[in-house]
Amino acid sequence: MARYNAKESERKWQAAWIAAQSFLTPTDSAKPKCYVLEMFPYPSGRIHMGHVRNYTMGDVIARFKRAQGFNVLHPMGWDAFGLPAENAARDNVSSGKNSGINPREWTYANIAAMRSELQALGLAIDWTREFATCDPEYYKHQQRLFLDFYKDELVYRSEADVNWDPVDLTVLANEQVIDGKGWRSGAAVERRKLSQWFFRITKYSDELLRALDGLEKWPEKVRLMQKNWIGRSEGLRFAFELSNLTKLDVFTTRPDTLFGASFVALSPDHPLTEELAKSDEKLRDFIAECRKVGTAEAEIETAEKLGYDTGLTAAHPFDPAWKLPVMVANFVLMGYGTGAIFGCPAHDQRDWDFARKYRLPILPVVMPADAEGFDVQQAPYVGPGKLANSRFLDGLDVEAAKAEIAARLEARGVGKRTVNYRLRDWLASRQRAWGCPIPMIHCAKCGVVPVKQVDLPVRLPDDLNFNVRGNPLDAHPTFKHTTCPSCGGPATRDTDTLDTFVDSSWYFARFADPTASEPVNREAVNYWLPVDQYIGGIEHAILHLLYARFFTRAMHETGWTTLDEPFAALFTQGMVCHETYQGASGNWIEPAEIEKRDGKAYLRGTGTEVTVGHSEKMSKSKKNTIAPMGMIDVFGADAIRWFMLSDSPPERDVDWSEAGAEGCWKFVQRIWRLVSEAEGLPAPGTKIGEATGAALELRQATHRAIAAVTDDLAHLRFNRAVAQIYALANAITAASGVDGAARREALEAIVLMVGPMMPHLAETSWEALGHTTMLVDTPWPAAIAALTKSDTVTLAVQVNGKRRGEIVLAPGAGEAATRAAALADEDVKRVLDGKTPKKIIVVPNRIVNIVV
RNA sequence: GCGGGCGUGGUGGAACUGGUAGACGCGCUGGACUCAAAAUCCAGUACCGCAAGGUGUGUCGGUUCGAUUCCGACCGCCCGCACCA
Repeated sequence: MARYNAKESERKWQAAWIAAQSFLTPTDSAKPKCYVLEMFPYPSGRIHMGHVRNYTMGDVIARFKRAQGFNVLHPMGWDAFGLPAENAARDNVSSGKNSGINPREWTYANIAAMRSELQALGLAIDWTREFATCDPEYYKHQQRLFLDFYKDELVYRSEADVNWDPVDLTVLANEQVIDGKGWRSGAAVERRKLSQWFFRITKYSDELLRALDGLEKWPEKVRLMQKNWIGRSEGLRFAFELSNLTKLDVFTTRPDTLFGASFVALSPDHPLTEELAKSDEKLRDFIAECRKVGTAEAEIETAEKLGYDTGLTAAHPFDPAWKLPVMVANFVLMGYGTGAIFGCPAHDQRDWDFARKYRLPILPVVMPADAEGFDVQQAPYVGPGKLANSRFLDGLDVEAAKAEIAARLEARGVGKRTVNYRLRDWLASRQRAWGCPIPMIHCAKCGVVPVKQVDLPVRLPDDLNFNVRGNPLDAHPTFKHTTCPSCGGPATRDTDTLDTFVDSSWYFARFADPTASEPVNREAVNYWLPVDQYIGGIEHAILHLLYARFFTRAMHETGWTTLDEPFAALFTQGMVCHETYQGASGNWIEPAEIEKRDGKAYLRGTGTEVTVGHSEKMSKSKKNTIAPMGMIDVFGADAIRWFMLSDSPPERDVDWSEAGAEGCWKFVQRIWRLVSEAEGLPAPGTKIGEATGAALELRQATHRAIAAVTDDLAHLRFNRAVAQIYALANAITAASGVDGAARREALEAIVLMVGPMMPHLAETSWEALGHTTMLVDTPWPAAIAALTKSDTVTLAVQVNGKRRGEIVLAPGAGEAATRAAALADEDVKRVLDGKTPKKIIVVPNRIVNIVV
C-alpha cells in the first residue's frame, strides 16, 4: 500500500467539507447548541505558530462537539483596524513605492492571504459568517451602538489627564499603559489634558467584580487578575478643615488610625495644590520635579519619597486644637480616592518612610497581642491589634474602631463610608485614521451633536494622505467638514477613531447573524450566546476580556441582548516557543541558518559556532520564528496539528522542534499503515460476536481508550487524549493476529478519535476502511461500559507502607476476602516472618496496608 | 514590596477526590530485516547494586496505616500588579 499522501488528502477533504455546507454551517436547532470561538486574529499578513496552536485547539473542540451531536457554531473573522496598516501605508508613502496602497487594500490583501493559510490547516470554520471589523457593514453597527450608549450615558466626553504616547501620537487607556510605557510602542507615556470620549465602565465596577465568582469555567488566574484590576476597597471619605478655612476631602481604608495621624498629604496634581502653586514658585518647582519622577524615571526612583510643606494646617476632626501640617507628597496619586490622604506613620510603610525623612512624629495607636519587639520607631506595624492612645477607641480591635470612627464622623455629617475602585473609565478616543470613526459632530452653536442614525455609517475616506504629521483623518480635505444635524449650520466631525479594543468587544455577538440589519439579531444572539468555549492568549486577561464583559452589559442595558456575560468558559493556551541563536556580535540568527553537530550549534555549512539561548516565545525580534506554512509543506497539516496538541498541557508553553514534528509525521504514517495494511477485516457494519482471549483484550483496550479520550477532550486535556491514542495504536499493533471484527472496531475507533485532531488523515482512513459517508458526518464512538471494566484487579500489598507484594482479585472482592488474599501472599508472608499484624487497612480494589 | 502559580527520569510530561510514582511521546541501548543505509518491527531504559535489597517527586519538618497530592518553614523559577492610602 502506498504511503499516506498528505497534500492530496488535504486538497480533497478541504474541498469536500466546504462543498458539504451542512458540516460547516449550523442548521439543526433541535440539537443543543455549542458556540466555539477562538480570539480572532489581526490580519498581519501571515499566520504564526501561535495562531496554529490556538485555532487547532478550537477546531478540535468544534469537531468533537459536532460529532457528539451538538449544533456547533465555529466562525472566523478579522480584527482588522489598527496601527500596522497605517504604518504600512506610511512606509509606502515615504519610500515612494506603491504610492497607491492604502490601509484598506493592505488589510484586505493580508486577509486573503491569511484566510487561505487557515484553510490549509483544515479548520472546520463556517466561512459564510466571516467579516472584518473594518467593513463599513460592521463598523456602521458599532457606531450605532456608540450612539445608543451615548443616549444612555454609558459614553461621555470629558476633559481629563490622558496618557499620551509620543511615538504612536495617540492617547492610551490606563489598561494600555504598562510600567509607564505604551503597550504597543514601548515609549514613556506623557500626561496631557485633552477632551476625549470615555466609556463609563466604572458604572459596572461592582457587577464586573461580583460576576467573576460565577465564571466558574474561567481560569482562576484570569479571574484574580481582573479582580485586582478592578481593585475594590472599602473605606471612609471625610473632610478636614484647613487653616485657610476651606475643606479637604480625604479617603482612607484605615480610619481607626486617625489618632496616629501626623500629617495630611496632597497629590501634586490635586486642585488645591495647583491653586497654591499659583502664588508659590517653590511649589511650582516641586510639582515639576514630581512630574519628572512620576513618568519617565518611575522605575529608577522607586522608593524616594518627596514632600513639600504648604504652610497650611488641618484640624484633627476630633480635636480642633490639634493641627496637622498639610504637605504635598509625590506618592499620593490624584487618580485614586480623592487625591488626598492623612498619614499615619506608625501603621503604614509609605507614611513611615515619609515621616522619617521629614521628621514627623510616629505615634503607635494599634498594639499587637504580642508586644515583644514592637517598636514603630524601627518599623511600621500593619497587623491586627487593639487600639491605644486613641481616646474613645482605646481597647477596641481594628474593625470595631473603624466602625466607631465612621459612625461618629457620619453622624456629624463630615464623613461617609464609601467603596473605592481602582478601575477607571475607558478612554476610547484614538488620534488614528485606520479605525472606526466616532459618529459625533462638533457645532459651534449646538455643541456636541450625535450623527443621525440614518446617516450611518460615517465612512472612512479611501484617499487618506499619510504623509502628514498627526492624524491623517484630521488633515483630510473633506471628511472633517459637514453640517450640524441639529441647526444645519457648518460643523466639524470628530476626527478621532475608536480604540480597536471596541471592535473586539462585541464581534462574538455579531457572528450569531453577521448579516443582521441591526447591530445584532436578538433572536440569533439569544440562541447562540454566551460563547460556550472561548480560547485565546493569557495576554488578553484584562484588556480585551474586561472590555468585552463591559460591552455585553452595556448592550444589555441598551436593549440589544439579555445577557451579562459573553463567555461561559474561557481557556488560555500557552505560547509556542523556540530556542534562540546568537552570533559572536550578539546578532540574532534564524533557526533555518543553524546546523547542529555533536551537541553544538553552528552556522549552516560553516565551522562558526553560535550561542544557543533559552527557548522563548517566537518573535520577529529574536528571529526564532518558524513559518507554519513551510512546516505544513514538509510534514502536512495533520502532523503540525498533532504536534500542537501533543506532550505539553495546552495551558503551558510548548517548544517547537523539528524532531517533534518529524515524530508526529511518523505517527501519521503509522496510523495509515495500520489502516491500509489491515487484512481480513469484515465489511463495515458487521456485528461483533462474543470475543475471548486476545480479541477481548483488544476490545477492552478500544473501549477504555474511547472512554478516556472522550473524557480528556471534554476537559481540553489534548495531551492526555494524544497519549491514550498512542496506547490504543500500540494495542492494535500487538493484536495483528486477532479476529477481524475486533480489529475493525479498534481501527474505526482510533480513526474516529483522531478525527478532530488530524481530520484529513482520518477522512482518508475512514474511506480506506470501506465507508462511503464522510467521517465528519459520523457520530462520536460510544464506550461500552462492560468492556471498559476488567475482570481482574491487581492490588498492591504494603507492609508498614512499603510495597511488598501484589494480589490479583476479582473486582469488588469484599474486605475479608481481600485481607485473606493479602495475608496468603508468599512475598508478604516472607516479610511478615510470622509476626502478627497490629492493624490491616483494606481499601477495596486499591490497596492493602499491613501494620506490624 | 504585594498577589498568584510552578519545582517529578537524559527530556516533554502522566498519576481521578491521599492508595502500586514515572502512563504516553522524544531520546538512548541492544536485536531483527538489509550488501549497506533509511524506513519499519521487537526488546530494554528512574537511580545505586551481580543479586537479595535499598533510595527516590526542589530542601527541611509535620499530619496520616499510607503523602507527588494536605499543613508549616525555606530555596529556586515564572507570571500579574506596583507608592491604591
